[in-house]
Amino acid sequence: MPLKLYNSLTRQKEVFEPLNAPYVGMYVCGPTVSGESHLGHARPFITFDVLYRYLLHAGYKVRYVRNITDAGHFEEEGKAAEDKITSKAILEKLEPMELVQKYTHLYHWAMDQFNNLPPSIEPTATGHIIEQIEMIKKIIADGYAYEANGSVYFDVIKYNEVYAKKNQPYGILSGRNLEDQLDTTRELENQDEKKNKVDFALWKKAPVEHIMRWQSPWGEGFPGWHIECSAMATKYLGKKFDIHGGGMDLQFPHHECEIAQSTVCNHEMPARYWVHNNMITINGRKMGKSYNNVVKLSELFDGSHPILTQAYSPMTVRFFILQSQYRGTLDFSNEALQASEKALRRLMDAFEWLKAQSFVADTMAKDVQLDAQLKTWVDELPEFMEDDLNTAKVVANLFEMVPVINSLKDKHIAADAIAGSTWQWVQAQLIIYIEKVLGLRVESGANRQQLNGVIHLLVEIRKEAKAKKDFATSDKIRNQLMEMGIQIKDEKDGEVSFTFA
RNA sequence: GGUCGGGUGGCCGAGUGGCUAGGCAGAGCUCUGCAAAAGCUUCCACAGCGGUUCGAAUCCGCUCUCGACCUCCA
Repeated sequence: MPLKLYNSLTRQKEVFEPLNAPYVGMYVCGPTVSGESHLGHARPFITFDVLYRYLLHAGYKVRYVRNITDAGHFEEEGKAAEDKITSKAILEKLEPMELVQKYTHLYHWAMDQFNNLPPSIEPTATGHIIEQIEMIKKIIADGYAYEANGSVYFDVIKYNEVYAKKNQPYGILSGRNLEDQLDTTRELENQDEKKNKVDFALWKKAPVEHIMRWQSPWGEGFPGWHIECSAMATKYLGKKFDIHGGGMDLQFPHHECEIAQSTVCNHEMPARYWVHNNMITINGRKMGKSYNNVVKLSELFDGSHPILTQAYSPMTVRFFILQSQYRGTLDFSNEALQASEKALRRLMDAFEWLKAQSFVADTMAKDVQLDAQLKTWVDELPEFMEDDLNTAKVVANLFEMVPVINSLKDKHIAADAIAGSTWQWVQAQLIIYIEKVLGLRVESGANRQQLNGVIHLLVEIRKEAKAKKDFATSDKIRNQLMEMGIQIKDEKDGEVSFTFA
């Protein structure tokens, strides 16, 4: 069964065929590190991490490039721009690299918390100024860009005239036509520099107060907002590569402009499959700075944002995102996150138990029907993934198996109800799908080993108390551990297990 | 205003023209010293109005309604 992905370019699900199998090139637009990442940012990075993981699982050799945008306007959050310009002392002045460093670290920390695999290459915009300038020079030389007062603009009208005839008009990705845009595009500053208001900047002349600036053939300035991705994608993935991903809000203008730039430079549509994840909403609205409804990841993890009734762990958030298909909006609420938290715990408890079992292959199934059902649930996992990464269905099937696993554990079903070979298959596949593909892991705090030892000791004391019918003591241990978020469970066979809330 | 996408049970979310995911919450039962956990059972649905069809939540039309993009944006 082949993998099918929804291609925004063609507006349909398409069978994924790499240009040079088994190699796959994938570019995903990374963060702008001028501020801290929020919940909304988590979605693309987790979505494309799962795609990356699935491609690896499918045997492809993937080069996954995810950039860091560290060039542009830089203002520390909450500080007014005037402060930076007026302050004289160097340490009081905004040092862009300091911010870049700070937020890059925070971003990497968050990615790690989410158990996102690091990309193969993580290029920075500031590290590729030369490539960007070269690209701009090429576009000018080909006649699709012009200089105006120290800035360089892309000539969208001309591009459209030429490439519309080649069935690649400007607007091909976002489904817009240029005439509409000419009517609706808002007025921006320095509009008069442009030949036309739909033109976009490749290079901007730096005003005096602009801190980040580089020398260029057009004077001191900084790159436009779209050229970095074109330059870095071309450099590391070639003129044409397989997958270009990002959030839906980047489709226009960002990706549209990338297509135009890259096509002029490389004479090819840069990517074959354009994959866009939908937004995370909060009370039905997209989470974004302009709506003032942003929950930063660090706030999410420690519960410090006023909208949050509690903290949510990174795996809870990851699982929350995986419970929906990436192309739909996903609505955030405390209720929804709490549901995910509980569900994930139930899933992982069952999974961890199953993982620790050893099954013998040579027993026959007494319950043939259940045996077959279990196999079906497992067999459907790849089918769901291949259907445009329907992780929601994958998760649903995992939950179908949870009661069966727990029934085996609690001896509600006999050990030989299901064939040993089936259990081995289920076990192996769940390890692949839960850990490798979905990237879920059991979260552990610091000093977990010591903590476990302490709990085991308390569990022993409680056992002894119970044996002596000293329920006051046994309940005290259980209840106080519960208050600390550690749950004691008396198993059927007299053993005791515990989980961390 | 232009372009596009939605409206599914208390909440979050899959979904196919007929067999009505899954999670959380609720109810009942089993197990249990009690509790929790676990298992079993169960309630609650497809925005509205028409139409196509033997049959539609799923196709078509209209209405209402929400949102996204058009500006940096995941």
